[in-house]
Amino acid sequence: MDVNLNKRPVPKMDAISNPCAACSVRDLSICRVLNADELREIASIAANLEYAPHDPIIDEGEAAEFMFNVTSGTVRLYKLLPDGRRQITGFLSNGDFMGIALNDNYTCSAEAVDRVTVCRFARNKLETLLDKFPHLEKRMLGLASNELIQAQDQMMLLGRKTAKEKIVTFLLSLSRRQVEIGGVASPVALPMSRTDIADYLGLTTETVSRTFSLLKRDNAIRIEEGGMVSLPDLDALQEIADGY
Amino acid sequence: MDVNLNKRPVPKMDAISNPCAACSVRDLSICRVLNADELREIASIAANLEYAPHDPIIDEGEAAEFMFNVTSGTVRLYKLLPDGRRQITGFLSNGDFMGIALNDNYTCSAEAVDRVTVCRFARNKLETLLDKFPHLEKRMLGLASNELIQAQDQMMLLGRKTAKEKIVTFLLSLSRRQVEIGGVASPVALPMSRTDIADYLGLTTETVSRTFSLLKRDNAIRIEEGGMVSLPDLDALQEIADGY
DNA sequence: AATATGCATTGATGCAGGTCAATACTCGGC
DNA sequence: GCCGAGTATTGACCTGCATCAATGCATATT
Repeated sequence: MDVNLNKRPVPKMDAISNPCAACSVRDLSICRVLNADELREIASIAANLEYAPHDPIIDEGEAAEFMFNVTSGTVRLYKLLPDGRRQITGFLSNGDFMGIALNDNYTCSAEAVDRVTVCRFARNKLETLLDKFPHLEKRMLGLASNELIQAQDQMMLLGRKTAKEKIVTFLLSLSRRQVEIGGVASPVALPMSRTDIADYLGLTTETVSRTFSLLKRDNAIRIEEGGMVSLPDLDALQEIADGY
Repeated sequence: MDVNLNKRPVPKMDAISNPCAACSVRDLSICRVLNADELREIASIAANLEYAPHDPIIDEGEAAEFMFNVTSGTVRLYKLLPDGRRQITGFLSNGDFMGIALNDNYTCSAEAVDRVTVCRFARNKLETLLDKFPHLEKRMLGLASNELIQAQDQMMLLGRKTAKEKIVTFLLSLSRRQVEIGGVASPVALPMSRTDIADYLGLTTETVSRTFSLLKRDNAIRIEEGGMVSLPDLDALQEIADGY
């Protein structure tokens, strides 16, 4: 028990009786559309879990028993070929929902990139809630639609963009995501390794590294301390990303 | 008026009072989950349209006013870069729904590959029906989930597979699709051009052509008349597709 | 039959990005 | 401050696919 308890601000009653109402990523997540009563109900089926860097979260092929909301940290979703080639299909962070794209089994594996916290739901219980709250199902469909749009963009990137265009597109998408979750457009944090970036963009670590060096040399990006990357001219970068 | 009307078989009452009930792709489409009354209702907001080969169906960026069910033929969905590079994000056929992945505007263009017929819905009217029929919304979410799974596979293909693996994966997916819509696994029809295939797989026409020739030489595929491609050993092809 | 038009195939050559290998960071542990 | 392990960078070289350029082969037109 924390001896300093009485020095901290008293939590609102809400945070005890209705933990989801106090959730810091609620407005980013599927839960945005739920009212106080509904939040209490979803809280009753949610478990808060934590993963250390590199911990596996789900394995492709396993029975898809759970769905997740990422509440902090970064998760990588990926698929493997038998010989070990890896394609990362997405990075998830604050408020992202994991588990729309599944049938009976998971179709991707997921691992923690850094320290990750999630909100885990038994799938059958969450699906019961979806039936009960049509607006939650509608919200889910909206998320699925957004994910499909992103997937189409990623296909364009993988199939038709050059290494330079891929890296710049990636940095800009991180930047936009940071803004979405209430942060700044620049500098952007890069929690994932060069290998992760390579496997996301269909490149090798070496090419990722060389392309970063090239962009640094041209002053298109600047590496700050802590590995943050600052993007001095977003419009110029956007032109590169679009292949002009 | 057709003077031979009385020589033709008398249509069932259903086909007149409830055209959607007689739809040949109903069980493949979102409409599978609708009962007779609901089919009548969706019929009242549907328009049947036809497109000639190469006709544009929707343009990326336009206000997303309509959604579509493909009832026959093949549609290509694609995105362009400013310099003309094209990525085909999918081919749609019998029973496929077009319009899950959109926000206010279309995020992809669509064109008829061959002669195409569609069932067109005004988006706002279809969305009203979604609110009214929760099972239809659920069905839509299921379709979105399947599309996301396919998109992940396509990312693996584009980012990590070789030209040969890409072509074989593509042929197998066409084969599986043919089975899904009630046809045979082999031979498969290829309504789209080499250029379309190239832009779908992140290759050039020349590489597609060379790879077909290679597969022919190795007796992994055989070209039949009418451009059908027969796949004599599906298991062997699957191993190639998976990169063994 | 002769010609045109559009797509597919094949060949010769080039290069972006991959591969292999060495070196340089970075950061935690002591 | 020093060491070790993991990660990133850089260099030298190679290759799979792209590019550029003919040629072949249908179907349509006259």
